[in-house]
Amino acid sequence: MTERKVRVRFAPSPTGPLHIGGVRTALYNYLFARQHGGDLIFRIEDTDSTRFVPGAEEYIIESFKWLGIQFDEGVSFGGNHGPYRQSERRDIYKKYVQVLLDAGRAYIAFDTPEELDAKRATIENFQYDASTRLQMRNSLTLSQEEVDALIAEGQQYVVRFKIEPGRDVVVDDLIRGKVTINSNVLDDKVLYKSADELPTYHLANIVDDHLMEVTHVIRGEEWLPSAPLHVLLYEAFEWADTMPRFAHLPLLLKPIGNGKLSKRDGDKLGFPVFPLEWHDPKSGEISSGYREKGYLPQAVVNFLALLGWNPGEAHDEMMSLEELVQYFDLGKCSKNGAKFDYVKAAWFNHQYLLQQPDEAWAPAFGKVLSEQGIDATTAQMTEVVRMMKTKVIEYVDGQGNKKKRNISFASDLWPLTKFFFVAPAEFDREDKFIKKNWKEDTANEMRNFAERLAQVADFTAEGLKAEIDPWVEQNELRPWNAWRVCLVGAGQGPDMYELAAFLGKEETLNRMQFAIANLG
RNA sequence: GGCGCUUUCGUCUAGCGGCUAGGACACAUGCCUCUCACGCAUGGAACACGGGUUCGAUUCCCGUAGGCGCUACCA
Repeated sequence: MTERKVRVRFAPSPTGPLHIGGVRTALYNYLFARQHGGDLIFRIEDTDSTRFVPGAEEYIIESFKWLGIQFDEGVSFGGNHGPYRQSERRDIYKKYVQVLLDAGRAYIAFDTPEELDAKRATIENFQYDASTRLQMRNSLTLSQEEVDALIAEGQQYVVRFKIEPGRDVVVDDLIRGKVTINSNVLDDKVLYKSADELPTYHLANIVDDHLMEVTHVIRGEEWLPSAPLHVLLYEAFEWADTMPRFAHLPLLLKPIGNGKLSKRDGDKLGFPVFPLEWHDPKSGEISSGYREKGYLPQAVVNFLALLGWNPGEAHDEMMSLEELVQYFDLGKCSKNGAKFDYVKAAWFNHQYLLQQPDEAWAPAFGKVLSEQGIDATTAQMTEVVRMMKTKVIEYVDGQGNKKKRNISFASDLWPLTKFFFVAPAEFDREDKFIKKNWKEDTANEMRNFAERLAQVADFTAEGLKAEIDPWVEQNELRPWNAWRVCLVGAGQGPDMYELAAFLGKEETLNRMQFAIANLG
């Protein structure tokens, strides 16, 4: 076999928003393609006409655009292996179904869903296979004339794959090694349904991968059990020599408890499971997205790449898309499912947020501020970000515990920066910080301090420091905490000189006066 | 139930027969300090269990237990 150009595909069903697990699968395909100078194909698997959801396809494309994952060909990307939407490939599938039928590797079955249900009810562990197919209504038990007649009168039918019993089928998986399954446990899978003239996933998948010259199938572990069936299909078509290599990725699991990560977990624990916000066209339900939540795409990509794969000691965990392409290795993927750790996801975002220049926060920060009815200039916001971006915010985790974490999103800034824009309206005398730092004679000290501040001509952080530091030392004063009470109203905030400079002389003195009047 | 995959700190993981079992997130403590932080330093924390193979098993093999997946005219 000659060396073929690497070609991989990501092939979602347009049944709703793209799940974060699907994003990771696509990311791994992307990394693998880039690394090998290959192509990444975007195919839409819409063979289940009943589950189609309008808008899903557009949503998926927009998600990848946001994440920076680029496709080389496929739906909306062009290419000469199209069409890339399976619903537009009916004729192709029909032709290949006929190939299997003619070769005696598949047969036509007329059993209705009701009849099958009845079988399942009477026979324990009923499976449509070599042991039972001769008791059913299909082209193996009916004469050619009867079959033709049934089709002619419009009876619905399906085409089933005729599995040869008693064979050990080996799937050579890039991540798991050789996986062997006996064909006895495989059933005669439905390959094609006459009702909508569409194939099922299995047939469409094999035909498309073959025709699109796919060399590697990188997909979730949920497909591992049907991989032997796919191997058998390649053999039946006599395409075994160009059969793609398989790699089945571990699944993404819930952060707490057991089971696969689901949409509900995200809503419950306060992290999104979709890249973009999704508005369900039927129920009107809104599911949160990483983009809207304030995540940077680089952070999402970095975090996701490390869920199930890791470069070992070759590199630290902060990696750009380019570095991921460089270091990614299918053979280094782990085999067991990874619990989704949203605390670490937030940490990644924090890191990328810090890497951004301060002025880059302005759009997101501005949005947060305007929601609070505050109008700030970009210069002001940039200055506030500079002072506050390394602070920590308290939040409540999924189990109701109070926790602290670094500022991870621009939206975290509001509770920590409110005082830059709004003067304290009242003081909580029971507050620990205020109690400790506002004693009986503090009001007098602050009055003196305000008088001294009023004389400062250069009311900048540097100017204040130059004048006030010596004065404080001379008079043996420690006015900062009480001053903080005046300007912030709590034990938080940046360096006091910087804060005062930001507020300006007038506002600073006003706030001090107000505090003196209130706290006495 | 059947079949398959899987099992290292709380979480993500490194390890590919001999290591004080390493890192990251999280957590705790100390230093720094005008508050809260950042930063820096330190610390606690893991090889599921039972048999083999071997001079020697976290590592290889077999069981058991747990976890996950599949078992549709869904993907």
